Amino acid sequence: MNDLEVRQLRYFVAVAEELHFGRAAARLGMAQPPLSRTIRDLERQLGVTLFERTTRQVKLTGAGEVLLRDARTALEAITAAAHRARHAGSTSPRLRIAIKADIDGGLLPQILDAYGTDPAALPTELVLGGLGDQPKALRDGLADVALVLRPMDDRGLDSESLITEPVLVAMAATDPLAARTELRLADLAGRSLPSGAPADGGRAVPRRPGVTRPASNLSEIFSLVETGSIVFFAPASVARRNPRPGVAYRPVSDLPNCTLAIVWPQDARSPAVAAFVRVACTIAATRRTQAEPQMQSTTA
Amino acid sequence: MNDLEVRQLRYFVAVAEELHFGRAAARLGMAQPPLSRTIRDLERQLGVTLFERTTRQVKLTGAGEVLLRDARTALEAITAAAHRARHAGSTSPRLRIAIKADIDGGLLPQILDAYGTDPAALPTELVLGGLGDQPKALRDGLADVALVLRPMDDRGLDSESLITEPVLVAMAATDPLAARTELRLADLAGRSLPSGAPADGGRAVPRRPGVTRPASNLSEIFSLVETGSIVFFAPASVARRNPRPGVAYRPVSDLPNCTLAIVWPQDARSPAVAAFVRVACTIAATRRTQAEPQMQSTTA
DNA sequence: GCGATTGATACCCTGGGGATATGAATGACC
DNA sequence: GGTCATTCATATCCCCAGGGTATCAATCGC
Repeated sequence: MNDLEVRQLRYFVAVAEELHFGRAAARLGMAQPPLSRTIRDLERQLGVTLFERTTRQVKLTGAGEVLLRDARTALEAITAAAHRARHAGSTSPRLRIAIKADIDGGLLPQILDAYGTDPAALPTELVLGGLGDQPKALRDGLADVALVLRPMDDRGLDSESLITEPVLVAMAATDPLAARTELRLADLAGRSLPSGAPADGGRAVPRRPGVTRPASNLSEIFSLVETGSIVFFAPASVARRNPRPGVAYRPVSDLPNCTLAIVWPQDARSPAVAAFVRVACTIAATRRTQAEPQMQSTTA
Repeated sequence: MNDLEVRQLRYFVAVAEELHFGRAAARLGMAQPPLSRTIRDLERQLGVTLFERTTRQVKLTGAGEVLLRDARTALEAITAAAHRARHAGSTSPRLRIAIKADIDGGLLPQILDAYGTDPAALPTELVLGGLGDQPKALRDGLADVALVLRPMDDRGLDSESLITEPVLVAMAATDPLAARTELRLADLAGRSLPSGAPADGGRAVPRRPGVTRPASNLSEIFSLVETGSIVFFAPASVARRNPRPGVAYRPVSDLPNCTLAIVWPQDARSPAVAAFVRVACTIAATRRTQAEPQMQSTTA
């Protein structure tokens, strides 16, 4: 009945991911025997076998899969505890806002301005990138609030939708398809997508290796788009803010709209976070009411 | 940058709860000096002071409060991982349903019957009590799904409302207030509530010590109600199923309705859980449509 | 059947977590 | 204000658990 410890979970996750004791040990920077022993002890302790192992292959049992999932979230919770405590103890508390560059729909400047006047406000700090996984940055305690595109993995998080907009496809202006005014997903079947994490709202689009090195920022992606190497899905606001001569944006009729949402850890109690969320929702609401006539005049 | 370990968090939580190193050490079954040293090391490791301590008093700093909250959820996640893995490895997998006795609104038998016929169903097992905190039982991995009254602490959990019903107050038939047909909360100001965890849907009602020993089950509570020692709030279905000569149920006009909800861990992926939720929602829906005419005929 | 690969076992050794003894600071009380 | 009790911190020792090296054993490819 002794409880699990972080070391055991870390080791278990490593083995579960590598499915190979030697490689897992290498990744952990240790020798293989103590790793094997730790896993064995873990299994004894839980009274459960986690891996079916022969000398030639290692694979997870059902219980192992359950533990893998839970172990990951538990480890996230632990690292989040450390990060948040560290941050809370720092002499200059700040509100850390995680965004993926350029997906904020142009809302962020207004939000920041308005937030600055709020009595509960803290100085803000933008957390860029964060491995492209803002929800994880929140779960790991590296940020206090995030702007992300739905759908996303919202386990442990609360969120509020801000604005919804259509998704356009960006393609080379010279692409034959660019001659058409409207496309369907099927038309794009042959085109490759960025091999990095694309700013497409996390939508699960079939992806195939088109470029060797993952492109991580919009400029890289756009240069690939211009050369016709790839196509790329972007929310309308991103398209509007990135007009480029060689790039054509076209609506895709059967692609659902994407939604920009503000997200924060479910158990956040900080008034600074609450104030930021409130401000963001207000700004988005005014934007929405303004946007409708604008949209019409733009499309007209 | 070494990561936190469970031992450190356990110790920290103990000290944070006791606000006294000696007592915390006793609770942990260890001597005080190593505890002090562990906390000191933890603070060094995080680069944050967690307690303001003099020889006469210990109190949490801001960072300490942040860590306390996060540490609790992290520890819950760890114990949940252990429990779920143990359960998943057991030879007879079961769906563990956490309920507080008698608050299921009479739905449970039907749900269990219908669930039994579902192809994805597992044998079921009722987890009673669970310290009266079903959400915690879910978070700790002691149950797979729960029936609880809203509002409740839903951090990390998903839920679906089943039925909503009014809350009645149960009082001694001899109570002068029982002569009235309808009451307001203010009328009950002088009455005491059960000192145990009351089945009032977790509503934060002011409570004062009326009885020495906490009453944990309905029969105990009802005998106290009959003697006029306490009053007690119960959903209408509980009242309907517990008619007792010495007890009068009266509506309370300014008490909001309570909602029975089905709850499960947010990251549950088990088809058995999904099937149970689906079945429960269906049963509740049919009950709702049946109930409305019934309710009218009952009140008429 | 032989060698290569890979997980398990045997054994040693060091560091860290725990205990005891003691110091130091604060508040209570006369 | 001096004394005592309380309580957290420091000093020191000890032991075991976690890690390393060497080796075995089993499986697969040829």
